[in-house]
Amino acid sequence: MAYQKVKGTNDFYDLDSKKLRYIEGVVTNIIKDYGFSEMITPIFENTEVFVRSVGEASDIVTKEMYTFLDKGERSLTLRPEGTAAIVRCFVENKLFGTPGIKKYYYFGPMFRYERPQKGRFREFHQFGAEIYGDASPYLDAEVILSAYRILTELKIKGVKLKINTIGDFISRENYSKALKEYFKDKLDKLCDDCKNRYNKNPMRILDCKVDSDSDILKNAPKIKDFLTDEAKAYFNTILKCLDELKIPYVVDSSLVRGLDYYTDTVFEFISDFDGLAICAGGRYADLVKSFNGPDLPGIGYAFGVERVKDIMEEEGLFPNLERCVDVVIISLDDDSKISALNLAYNLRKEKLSVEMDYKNNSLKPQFKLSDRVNPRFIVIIGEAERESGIYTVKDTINKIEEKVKLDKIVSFIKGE
RNA sequence: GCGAACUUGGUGAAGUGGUUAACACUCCGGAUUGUGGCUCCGGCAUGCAAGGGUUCGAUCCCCUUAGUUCGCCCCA
Repeated sequence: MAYQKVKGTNDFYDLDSKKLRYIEGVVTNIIKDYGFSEMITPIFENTEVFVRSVGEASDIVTKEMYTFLDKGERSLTLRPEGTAAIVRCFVENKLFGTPGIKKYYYFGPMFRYERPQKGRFREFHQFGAEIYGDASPYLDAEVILSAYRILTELKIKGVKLKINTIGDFISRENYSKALKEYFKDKLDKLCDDCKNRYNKNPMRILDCKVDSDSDILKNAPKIKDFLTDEAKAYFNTILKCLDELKIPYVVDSSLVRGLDYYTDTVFEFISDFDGLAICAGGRYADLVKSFNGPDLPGIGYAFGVERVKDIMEEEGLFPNLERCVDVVIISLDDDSKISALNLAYNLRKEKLSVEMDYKNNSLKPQFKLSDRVNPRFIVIIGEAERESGIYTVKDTINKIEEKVKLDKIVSFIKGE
């Protein structure tokens, strides 16, 4: 009781750590097929990196970051999301210098100071994928497709793809103006947060959960009426791709997302299980430029790994991840322990998983150990075995016991 | 940041304003057994999240703090 983990953090051990690594394995294998390579960036960055990208006025930056001063009085922040660091790395290392589009993925812990609850922790893991270099609706479609593929590969059911476009620069300028005009004389009917949103980013009002049922929101102007022809055509091409590939989706015109860097396409995969987004992303036309890089568009998404794990547990989607022990060696006196050690060493060199007892010389506790790990074979070494060089090997499935010469044990256990 | 419920041993948990805090499992010690996953005997919370208060007396009532879980907000 003396020490406990920090609020909102988790220990992963035994089966939980295996589940996390299982998800990582499946997901990274798929994304590599799509041509992504891994980017490993620091867990912390200069605070400015996140302020610049995520948005000065965003909730993440204003109240959710783990920000601290190091001994050199530098303001550093534990990364609250993945994209900012990827962009920083991309620009800093001039990865735009070689031709072609660039695809990177990351997997690791993120930190946000929030009240922990279902599917949300202060330290949590994200898997994310990012592409820089092209603005093409086919690329948008492929990015969404890759996320969809990950979901299907993980066998996760009951996920809804919501998609929207918040338009290009001109579309959003016009729409923003129209929203301000529309809400101007209705401000007193909105919640306090929305009054703030009115000034900072009126599009956020549409994302408000408090006012979502009111007619004011339902009758508000829709972004789709303000899209430029280019933005409209772009979005329609994406939808056409999804239609052709028979990817189910719903266009949700209220979907605007909380991070400031998004432009044009935004999407979320929502789980029916808990109503939470397990994956979300979108396009960001100006992010690279805002890091003093070239004018290169980007697009990407992130998965909440713990949320994926929750759903997979709920739906029973994990394969058996228990360790499978091939052999338990029972040894009946001190000299036999040495023989057991030696045999274990040689069996493990053959990639066999071996357990033995280091303490007991009697049979019973060693059989107990054996029961717990449920091995395929049990080898018994006692005085008689040591002297004859012929060990007793029990096959626990066929329930037979055989005498096997020491030098034949490996081939016997490996099934000849 | 706001709100609600909860916090009893290694684990799951029962329980009460008043002498020894049920029960089960695990575990530990022992008996028996060169072939087990049994059986038998014995042991295992001086303490009921931490601190303070009310009371003759509190694990049980009150307050504070911490944590857990779940909502709101926001988000992956």
